Formats: sequence, structure tokens, C-alpha cells
Amino acid sequence: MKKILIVEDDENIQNLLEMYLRKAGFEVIKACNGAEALNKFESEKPHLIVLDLMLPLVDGIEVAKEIRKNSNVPIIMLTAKVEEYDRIKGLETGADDYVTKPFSPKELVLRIQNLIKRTYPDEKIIKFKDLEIHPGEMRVYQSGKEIPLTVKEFKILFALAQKPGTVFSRENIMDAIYTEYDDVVFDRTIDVYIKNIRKKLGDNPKSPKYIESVYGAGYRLKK
Amino acid sequence: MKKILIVEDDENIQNLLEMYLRKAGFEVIKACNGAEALNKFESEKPHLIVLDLMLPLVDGIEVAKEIRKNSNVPIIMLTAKVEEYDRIKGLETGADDYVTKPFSPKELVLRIQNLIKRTYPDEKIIKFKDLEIHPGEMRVYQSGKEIPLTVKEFKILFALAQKPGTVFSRENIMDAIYTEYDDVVFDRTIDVYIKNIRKKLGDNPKSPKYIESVYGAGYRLKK
DNA sequence: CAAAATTATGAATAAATTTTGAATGTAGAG
DNA sequence: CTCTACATTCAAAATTTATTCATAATTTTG
Repeated sequence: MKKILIVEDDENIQNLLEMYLRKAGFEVIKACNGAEALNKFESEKPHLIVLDLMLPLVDGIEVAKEIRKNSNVPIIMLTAKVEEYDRIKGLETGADDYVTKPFSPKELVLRIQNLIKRTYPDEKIIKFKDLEIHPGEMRVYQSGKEIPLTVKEFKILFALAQKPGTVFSRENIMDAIYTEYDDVVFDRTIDVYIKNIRKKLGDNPKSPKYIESVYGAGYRLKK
Repeated sequence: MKKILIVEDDENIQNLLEMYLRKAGFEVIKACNGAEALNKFESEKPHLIVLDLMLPLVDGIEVAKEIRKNSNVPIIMLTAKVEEYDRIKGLETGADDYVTKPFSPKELVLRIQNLIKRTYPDEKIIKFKDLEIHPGEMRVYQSGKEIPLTVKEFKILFALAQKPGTVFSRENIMDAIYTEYDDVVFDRTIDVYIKNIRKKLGDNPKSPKYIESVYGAGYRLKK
């Protein structure tokens, strides 16, 4: 989960942004002037900074420069007017992107997401024995050959692969599969998923290569 | 290579500009009145328009307004005199920049290059199998032949093509299509777009060449 | 070893998702 | 205003997946 630092003295904008960003799944930290921004930057180490150009006391550009001395954290600059944008557009301000007020929160969120995605390249491919698990593609490859899994099957294998060797109870596994609470499913359903995954991977419960049954406890990947 | 539409009734200026622009690596289209300008704009989809304010029959401002109804293509307005510039400078004319006659062709070329750079930051043609996706022109070519897509269809295909192989949820896709937050659309609308894109590309959901359905998750381009 | 508990599995059924053709809504062009 | 293109919704059909169930197999325990 990515941390965003909002540096903005207008409390309304601050709160608006916070709301949208939280909704988009980000953790939010706030600062309302340059000094505070630098402090929070040091202590919280955010993954991205949204920085108002016009700040009390210290200019946003100065803040950006200061941060750039130690870090390449992506910075999105908020500018109040188009003229301001024109003023700075030629400058080396250290910002990675600009958004002009008034802005659409949705657009800002999109830009943030893009920049985050660009800066912190993707989810990691998990390798386990001859398996490759690609979360983005929702695909599993076995010795390079794709094994088509359903979404639930994929999620289970993915969950188990987070910690090979660790036992996952059926309840653990259900938590990984179901996003909603109300979806109560019979315990043994998991067994069927496991059976199907094993079948597709050519695995055998008696002498498993991948998925071990742990009697009375659950399942785990065999290390 | 960027296409510039010159709308100018003075043939000397037309030719002068054409020469300079070609030399600077642009493709040049010409029109000598408003009606022709609008036609060429439709058919040629230029990346930038140089528009004379004084035109026979229809005023340049009217042409600009007309174009602005459908497009944000950058427009540079040519004005004959400083007084004229004063007359229009406060108006919302839809122009992005103004150049006063007599002008130095070099300066105009510079301004065009700037505006192009600002408008089309790093436009890259995406190639995917036998498809070519041109973001600037909003066009898709299949084995060199243009496949006419609507704006939304184009945006979806473009979004998917950013990361072939990666699954895009319907929500992801909607984010790519809709810029405003309030524009909430029924989930299944995406399915219909996909259907239409497939139809136009001659793709088949059962054994897709391009767009794969991922049951329970979304869509992705088949790598 | 036998009883009890747990897991494995094939098959049946239920549920969910996708595909599609058609209907409806909407805005712009002529 | 009508015509057209596009966006959107709707609903039925086709497809795929999720879940349950019954029974067999296996493991644990005493």
C-alpha cells in the first residue's frame, strides 16, 4: 500500500484530496507548510508527494529542490493558475508532473496512479519450483507453459505462494478468496478447489510436489 | 510525423509556410477558406492548425469555434495587425497561441514545435500483432488498413494495449474511458464495447486473437 | 486393528459471468 | 425536424465457474 504526502495549506483541498486518495487505496499523510513537509518526508518516507506551489513561508519549488537533494520520490506540483504554470514550465523545479487548479480530483488520482505505477514497477512475479505466478496477468506458468486457472484457483495458489511451507487453514484461504464478508461458504469447498488446482498442475496428494494437505489444519506449499 | 493544417488565403504565405514546415519535418495540408478548413480538419485529422484570422467568407474565429466543438487540437492564430490582436486578445477564441503578421517564419515554426511538444508529450505508436495504434490520430490500423473505431472503443483498446497480457477489470477500463467522477456507467456497458471492438477487428471470443475474456476478472490482450 | 475423523474425488446442481441482438437515449449534422 | 452515429441499457442465451453432495480413500487415535 502506497503512502502519499499532501502538502497544501488550504484545508478544504487537503481533506478533499485525502478522501479521494483513501478511497483509491492510498495511505495519506498531510502537511500544511514547507517545514512540516520536509519533516514528514523524512519521518514517513512517502512514496509520492503532492505539493502545492504556493505555500506560506517557503515556496513549493524550494521544498521540491530540498527534497530532490536526497531523493527521487515522485512529486506532483499543484499550481493555482495557468499563468503560474507558464511561469514555471521551463524551470527545473524537480516536479514530475503538474496539475493546474481548479483540478478534477479524479484526474489527480489518475495521475498519481500513473506515476506510482511508473515509479514502482509492478507486482512481483513469484517463482516457486517450476511455477511462475504473475499477479498482473492472473496467470500461472509451469515450466514456461501456461496453466489456465480460474480466478479463485489462482487466488488460492497465489495466497499459498506468499509463504511456502506455512500452513493455511481453510478459513485463511477463504479470507484470501472472498472480499465480502457475507459470502459464507462451506468448508469443504476449498478441498474441491485444491483438487482442481492439483489436477491442473499434475499434482498428486499422496506424494505432492506442490500442495501438501496437513491433516486437521489445512494446506501448504511443500518447500 | 505530425500533420499541420495551414488555413490561409494568401498563396504566398501559404507556400512560404509550407516550405518552412516541411523543412522542419512536418507534413503540410492547406486550405484557403473556412469551409475547406473544416473539411480537411475532418478528413485529415491534423495535429495542429495554423489559422489566419482574416479569411474570405467565414471569419477565422468562427472556424476555431467550430473546430473546438469536437476537438482540442492546438490552434495558432495568425493576425494581420497589432490592432487586430488587441481586438481579439481578450476573447475566448479557442486559439492556443497568436502570431502577428508580419511574422518571422522561424518564430512560427518554433512556436509550432513548442505547442506540439506540449500537446503530444510522448506519443508513441503502439504495435500489437498486426495492429498499429496511433494515439495522436486516434486511429487503429490492422495490417495497414484503418479500422474505424469510435472514441470510446479506441480508448479501451488503447488502454488494454498499454500492457498486453495484463488483466484489466471493468473498473480499470472505465477509469481509462471516463475522466469525470460523476460519470458512472453500468458495468456491462464495457462488455458491449468489447463486443463491438471484436466485431470490427474480426475477433472471436471463443478463440480470440486479440481480446481475451477473463472470467470473473475482466479483459486482457492476448500476448 | 478398528473406529473416528479428515481428506479426495467424480458427478450433479446452482450460481455467476459473458455474449449478443435489439431497444432506447442523445447529440450533432444536414 | 429528421437522420445518423454513437452511447447506453436491457434481457435472453450461451458459457463457465462455484458449490454441494455422496462416497471412497486416507490418516489419526486409542
